[in-house]
Amino acid sequence: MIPGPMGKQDYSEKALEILEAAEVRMRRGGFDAVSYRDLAADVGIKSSSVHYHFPQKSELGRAVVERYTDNFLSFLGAPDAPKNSVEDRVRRLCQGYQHALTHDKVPCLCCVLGAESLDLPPVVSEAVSNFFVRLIGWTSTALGDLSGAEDLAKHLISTLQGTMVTALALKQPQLLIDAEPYLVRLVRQERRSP
Amino acid sequence: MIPGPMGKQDYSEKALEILEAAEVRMRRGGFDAVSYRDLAADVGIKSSSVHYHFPQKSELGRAVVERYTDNFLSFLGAPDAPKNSVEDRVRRLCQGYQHALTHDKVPCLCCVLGAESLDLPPVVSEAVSNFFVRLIGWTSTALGDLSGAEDLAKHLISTLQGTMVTALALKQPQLLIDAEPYLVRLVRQERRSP
DNA sequence: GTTTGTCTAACGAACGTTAGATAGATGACC
DNA sequence: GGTCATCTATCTAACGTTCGTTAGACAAAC
Repeated sequence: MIPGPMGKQDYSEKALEILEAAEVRMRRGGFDAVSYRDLAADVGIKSSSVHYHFPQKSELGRAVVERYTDNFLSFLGAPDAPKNSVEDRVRRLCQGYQHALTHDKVPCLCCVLGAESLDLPPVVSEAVSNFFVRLIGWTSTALGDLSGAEDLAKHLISTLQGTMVTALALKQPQLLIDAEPYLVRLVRQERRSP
Repeated sequence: MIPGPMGKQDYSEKALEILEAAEVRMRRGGFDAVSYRDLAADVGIKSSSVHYHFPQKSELGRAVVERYTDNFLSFLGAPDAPKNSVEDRVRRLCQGYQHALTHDKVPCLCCVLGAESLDLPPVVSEAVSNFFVRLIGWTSTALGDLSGAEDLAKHLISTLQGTMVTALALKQPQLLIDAEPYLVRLVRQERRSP
């Protein structure tokens, strides 16, 4: 069984509300910043009822990360759509990160969870790892025919992740905008001289 | 009063033990992953005795971050030592990050705390912000005469921060080694054509 | 005698989790 | 159509654990 968008479960409406609330809290403060009582208040039920939808917190965490991964990749679109140039795709990737911070007002989920990987329940840290694997896969494909595309993809993702942390800590969301030309230029010249 | 290495307090031996233990735990799992009871067990006293050295947890957090900042900058050395080239200094910066992950086996402190900035006690998030300000200052100076040195410094720091998160989540510490040539090359060409 | 550092003991709060009751909807069988 | 059983989703109530924090006693050092 291959995990991914195909494995998307059909959550009930209330379960989706819970996932959404949990994502916001998790992106703000990490895995331990989410409590069943807070989630219950967020969606208007009692904490024991939240356990009805997600019995274990670790499974709730995994569900949040997998849903986030699907949504993020869905936002990016196809990595090999012919109508888009390589530079279009890199810019789209940057937009994904910019959107997370400036629109949602909270950092990328896996930016937060990735940093505390060592302390997460294994099932959650595996989901986080899978986020990066899939995102690097998307980027690698988006870069097209290019030797060392995967290494470059890892570098691009890493840069965006870190820029988000710095932008957050310094309260300078502009940093994520400034990063775009650096990355576009890097990709451009890697394609010229591989 | 200007904060920084000059403000270094003279902690007792036991207080230093506590700071060290707290740093390791904080780097592994974030601010909330540190408990007074765990710290007490780490250094062989009771939790109430830890409160004798650091009455409030937020102040303990601030102390840990400030000590970490001083140590990190101390490791980097002078940013304008004439015997070192600009590229030497960039490599030294990369080594600082590599050392954190491969030697200490835990990520950079401010990589973890920066990601959860929104949920930290203000006194701690200010200390984290100050870490980045000082580190960017060091890097900016290290880059020497160069228009846009500060922007480039922010970009370098951000890249290293993010590479650490990705390296951690994917369990590929090699990523931090691979990042070095990217950064050295970027600096080299920015100095050629500013 | 004051200071320094540790201890025991306890406080109220928050945590994840569970058991069991309850109400409403759904569907099967006569 | 009416009855009964099951399923769904919530509730109240509570369990034991951990948390940061505090009060106050105690011993050694200065």
